[in-house]
Amino acid sequence: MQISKGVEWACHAAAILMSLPKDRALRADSLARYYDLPSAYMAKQLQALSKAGITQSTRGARGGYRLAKSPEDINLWDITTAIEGNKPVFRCTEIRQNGPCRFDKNSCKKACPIAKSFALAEKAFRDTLANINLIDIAIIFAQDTHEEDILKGSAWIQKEAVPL
Amino acid sequence: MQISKGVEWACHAAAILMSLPKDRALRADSLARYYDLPSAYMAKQLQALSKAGITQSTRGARGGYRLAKSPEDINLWDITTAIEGNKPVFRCTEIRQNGPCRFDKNSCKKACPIAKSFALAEKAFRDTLANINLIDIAIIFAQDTHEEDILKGSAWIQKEAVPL
DNA sequence: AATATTCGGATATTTTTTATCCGAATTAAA
DNA sequence: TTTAATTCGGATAAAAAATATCCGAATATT
Repeated sequence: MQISKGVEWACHAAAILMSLPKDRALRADSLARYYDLPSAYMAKQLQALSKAGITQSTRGARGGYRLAKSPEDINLWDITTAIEGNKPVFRCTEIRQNGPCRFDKNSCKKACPIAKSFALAEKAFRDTLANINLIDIAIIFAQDTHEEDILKGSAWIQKEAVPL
Repeated sequence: MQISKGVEWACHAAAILMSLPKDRALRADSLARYYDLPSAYMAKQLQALSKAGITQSTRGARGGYRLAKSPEDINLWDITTAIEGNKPVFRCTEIRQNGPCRFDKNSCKKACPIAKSFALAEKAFRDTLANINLIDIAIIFAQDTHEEDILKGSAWIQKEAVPL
């Protein structure tokens, strides 16, 4: 039961894009180099973000990525599902309907209590992530990070940023 | 991000063991046949439950499994970790420490805000499951299931049960 | 001694995750 | 109009994890 690395990368990429001026974009390659990540695979995650409407991409020369909406409207659950899809974590295979004591169809109208319980847990997980947006991340980040590190980061982003 | 099938099977197996009289056990093979599941793989899950102290096994002729503690002291998180271990779902690979803007060690003393957020979500997930025990499952099951199906199930279990 | 059963490790198969590559589409600039 | 730069989408490959089976050792009963 592991979340794919792509989700971690996508969250960081979205966080990086926050400190990008409104009229600029960052190439997929720049975003990969920022944390020294495999560029081809990072590119795939960014494409998924665009498909989900989280980033907005410009193709061609001087193309790149930027956030498609304001950071407070992008939460961590959005990013997670953009990368992972949103299949349920617990897959109920309805084994109740097999074996010598299998239920008749009428008894299976209600969801299995075990599946129900996991669905509840998943909702708690989902709601927690849905309540944390990029601004929240930025605030914690600003509190926890030395100012020199913050400045170094945004300077690098400025340098790499592509004017539209 | 999927929970393995073994967790589903283990939860059902534990639920089945609830309706077993105190002085009886059920063989791994019986538990597998109850829902028509691959017997060798089900056996693995049961071994994991024993290792975690959820079931108690007796080896040898007339051996089998039964619950090691009372059902209200066995919750769904116990069963989940017995099968899956409890590695965190979100693996923070500390990519902050790589690339041209990598943090110096001092800035990394605090956990990454993204990792923190996922840890919070995982806690919500965990706490939900930890609050649901086998008795809760039995109650919902009893409410949702036709009495004839319940009786059919416990009769089969009686028949298969091994006297200690 | 014979039989029945769990335990633990080894191994095989399938699925998912991780990663790369390339051609097509698109855009800006020369 | 051509060239260069870039994202997009699909194909493919490699690595890791989940799923599944098997077998010998340990253990208990008859």
